[in-house]
Amino acid sequence: MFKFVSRRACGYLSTEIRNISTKSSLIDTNKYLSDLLKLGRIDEAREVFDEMPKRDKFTYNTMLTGYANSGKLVEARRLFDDTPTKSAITWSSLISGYCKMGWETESFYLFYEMQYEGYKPSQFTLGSILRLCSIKGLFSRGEQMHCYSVKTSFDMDVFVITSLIDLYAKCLRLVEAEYLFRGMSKGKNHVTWTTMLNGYSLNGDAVGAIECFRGMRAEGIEANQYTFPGVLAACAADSDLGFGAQVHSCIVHGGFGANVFVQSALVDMYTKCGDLCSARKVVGSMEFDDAISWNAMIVGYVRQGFPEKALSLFTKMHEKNMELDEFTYPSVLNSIALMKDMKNGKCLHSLIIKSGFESYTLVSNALIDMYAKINNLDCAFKIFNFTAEKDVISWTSLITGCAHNGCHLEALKVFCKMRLDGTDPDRFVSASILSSCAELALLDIGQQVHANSVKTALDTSLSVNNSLVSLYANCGCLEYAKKVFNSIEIRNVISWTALIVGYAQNGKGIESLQFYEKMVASGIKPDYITFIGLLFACSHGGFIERGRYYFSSMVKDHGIKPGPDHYACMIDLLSRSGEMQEAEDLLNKMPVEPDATIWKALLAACRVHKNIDLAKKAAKALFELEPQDAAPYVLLSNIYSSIGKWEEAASVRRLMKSKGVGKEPGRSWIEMNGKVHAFMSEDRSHLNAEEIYLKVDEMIMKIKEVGYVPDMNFALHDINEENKERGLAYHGEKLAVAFGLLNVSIGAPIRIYKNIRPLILFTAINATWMGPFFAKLSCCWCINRMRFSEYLRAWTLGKAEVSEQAADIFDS
DNA sequence: CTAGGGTTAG
Repeated sequence: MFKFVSRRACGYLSTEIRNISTKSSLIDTNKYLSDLLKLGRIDEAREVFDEMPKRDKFTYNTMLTGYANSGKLVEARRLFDDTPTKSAITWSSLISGYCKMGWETESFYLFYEMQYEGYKPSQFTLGSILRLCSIKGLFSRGEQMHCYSVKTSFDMDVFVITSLIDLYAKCLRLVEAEYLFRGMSKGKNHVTWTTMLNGYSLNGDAVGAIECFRGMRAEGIEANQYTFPGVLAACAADSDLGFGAQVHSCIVHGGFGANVFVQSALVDMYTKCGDLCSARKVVGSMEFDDAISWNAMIVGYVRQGFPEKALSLFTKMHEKNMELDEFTYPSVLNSIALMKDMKNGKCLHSLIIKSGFESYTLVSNALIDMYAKINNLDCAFKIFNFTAEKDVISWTSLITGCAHNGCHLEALKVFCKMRLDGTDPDRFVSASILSSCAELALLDIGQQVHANSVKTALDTSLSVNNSLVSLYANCGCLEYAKKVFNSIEIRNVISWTALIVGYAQNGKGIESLQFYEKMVASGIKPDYITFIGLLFACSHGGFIERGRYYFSSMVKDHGIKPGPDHYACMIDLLSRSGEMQEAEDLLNKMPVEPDATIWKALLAACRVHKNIDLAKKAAKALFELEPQDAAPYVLLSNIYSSIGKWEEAASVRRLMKSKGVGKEPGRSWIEMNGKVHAFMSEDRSHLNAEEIYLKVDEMIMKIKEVGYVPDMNFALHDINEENKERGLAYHGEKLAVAFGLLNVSIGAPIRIYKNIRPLILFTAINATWMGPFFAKLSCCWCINRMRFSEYLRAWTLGKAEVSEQAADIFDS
């Protein structure tokens, strides 16, 4: 059909073309050629061009531009070579085509060749090259071109300056962009304003973008379909619904309400501001069903917590036979992930395969994410392995997916593979891997990621910084945690909570509570997690009154319903403080079934307060909840032995043995120059064992001089006093400390890792006098659930050597 | 005859 029409048109044309004899009819034909090209009818244009008996330089340049603009660079190049009389414009037209396609090598070579052949680049040439630098993020090249424009005085041209502003803004150099923009006292046009506005938006400066929009209107410059999406994005980022609605009215008045770009930006703005109703209205008012706006609507529903609505909107799109694009699936997959709807997930997956969208990286990334979030890591890995063109988001989805399922070591492995694969981490994956490092207390690997983020300027990202606060706090480096926290310009509730939890974990309960008060004073509202940190601080600091106060305040003042974690902290606080009755009452009052953490807290308190009845109850619950956990058996047995009931203690141990529950032997380890040195209780396998034992004896002597009394309650069996004391003295962590004192230089921190409960990492500064140092040992805090074997595997991943002793201990 | 700005995903 199309072919027929085009033939007829050409037949008609060729008679016209044959009549070209005068100069004016050549101009008309050139114009006709240009019009055809503007309509994208390139084949017809080519026939016209071929039939023309006479051509001038305009004819050649027009045809060349036509090829260049439609991406037919081979044809453009051929025509360029055939052009009898070339001019700077001919060169610029060709260069423009190469720049548009993003062919940097070819573009820059042509730019060089043009000058070599004696043609002078114009502001047009510079504009094209600058655009290339902007889309490709070639910052240094762009700076060179800026210098070139200054040298050739093209830096006064509004097109060139606008391109430069765009370049600097896209390369995240907002200050430079602003400088150029401000320097243009006059002559800013609507494109310049729009470029600057979008620059602010892109760089996350929503207020700047809105101010820019105001400035533009004050100068009487009309906004258009390019301007509105930018300012709407800023309203969305700032949740400024009021201003967004005002912009909407400008759009209607300006007659841009029917533009799909503007409409989808409106939908996006309304959904991000939480006004789903207005968003729906915009979608409903549209003349054509535009997939982009529907996508934005689906995203809005997901974001506002209506995944079912998102799914039903998708079903509607499908029923209407709307043309879905690669953005539709990620949004709807998100809703599936939220609902943990495996059945619909699989349906959607097969639909994706059927429609051929699985080859889109964007879609497979979303599939990885969805499968990971519905706790099917196997499928996530499968999709990942089948993804042909992996980008940093593919890796991120898998890494966060592993972390989401608690497989932090797996996350670390994938991260290492990603680095080997040559993919540079961005702020998302850095934040994610830092959280995993924090979870595993892998300080040195975390610090490597930190160093890398400083190098690549990712340390300006809030989520990266929040993860860093957690990492350092979790590894006992409070001073670093505080330093990172102070460096954050705009903190959110997560930044504060990371600090509050971190200080609480490190036994700095008072500071932790002070941070909370500061946070509230600065106008940030606490959330569910903040209260876990607060109550944790209270329970570990023994602040019973404060704890009671916060526990009631979270419901009363902040409307947060306490979850199992809050109850666990409260029961821990009450029982530790000896308020066993109140703890038991709270336990019975809980609306949810108490989980293992709560029972363990109670059991541990029973150990201190020697409450046998409650201990039996707690242990019984734990035997059912976590049958393979040795801890309740050991604790119960220890309670019996602490009150002299040796027979009962032994029977619990027999029960444990008969159930086949094994107690993981306690180990402590320390890293030195890329090696792991591990110690068990009374462990003599280390090469320098003799020296280490001498050091322990020296330590014990010195601290006894300053009043240290070993706490015999914590010895495990009914052995005689002397042996008990010896067992305590040669505890793995004391051996590790002695090793640290012998090998870590004075003033440097000694970091010790432990595998058993309380699962600890503790830090001490290597001081010559060890008194305060041992005081630290007796108040170390539980920070993570890392197991020794996992740690070793992590360490091998970091390509460090594992010491032979450590490996032997591990194998035994 | 050649040049500049925009929406949806982790």
